[in-house]
Amino acid sequence: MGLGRELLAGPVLEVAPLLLGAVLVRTTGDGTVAVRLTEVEAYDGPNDPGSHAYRGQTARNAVMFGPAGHLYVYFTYGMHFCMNVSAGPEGQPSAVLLRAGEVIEGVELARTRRGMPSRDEARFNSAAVQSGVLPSPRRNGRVADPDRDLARGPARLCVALGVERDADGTDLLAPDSPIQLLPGPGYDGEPATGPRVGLREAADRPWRFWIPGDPTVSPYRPHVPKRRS
DNA sequence: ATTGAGATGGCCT
DNA sequence: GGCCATCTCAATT
Repeated sequence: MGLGRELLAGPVLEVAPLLLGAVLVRTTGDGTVAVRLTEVEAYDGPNDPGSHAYRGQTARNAVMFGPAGHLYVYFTYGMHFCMNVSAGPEGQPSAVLLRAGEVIEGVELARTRRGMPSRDEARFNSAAVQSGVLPSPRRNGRVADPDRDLARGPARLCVALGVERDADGTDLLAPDSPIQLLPGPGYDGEPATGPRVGLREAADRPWRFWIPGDPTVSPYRPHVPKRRS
């Protein structure tokens, strides 16, 4: 069972939906944070103009060319990290971008990393809301879940898990690895699919997969060309 | 809820 | 030099 190397070495369009409901566990000196994955995207190397590996191997994308089940971390927009799980057989570059998830362990540490107020402070705020000192945050008429955004979006996911450049290449299947990919609860239903977020190239391919209705799934955003003044 | 601007580093042509 | 697999905040419907 589970997410073995051989399974991950399959076609990336088959691997990507298998990661929905899987769990990524990251342990550092500060503690452990675990995330249940709810949204991913497939990137199919040489067949995919949207893939970092489309134009061949470079120092940055080298992990995608290696064996499956390793973490490909890249830096983008001058300030964000994003992470992928390498897929497909060695020598055939493909990867699954991890876009969002639900923090199921280590919420307090994740909140700290994301610059959110501590739980104690949040509790104080809740008291203030109940006493009428602060307005109640609402979304569609329901009280907002303050932890929903902790790992909602690829850069937030990296922050919540403490994943930066030095995690690039980590083997997610090694028993002693500081970042583990575990089967978790999985997802039995039919995943929702749609175009990938923010891509200029190959914007029509429906290679984004998510758990329908899950509140931690990030909103879709089409590519917007930059304009100069 | 949706939109737009700004911040910012590094990769690739 | 151009282009990002983004996020947050503010202004507006």
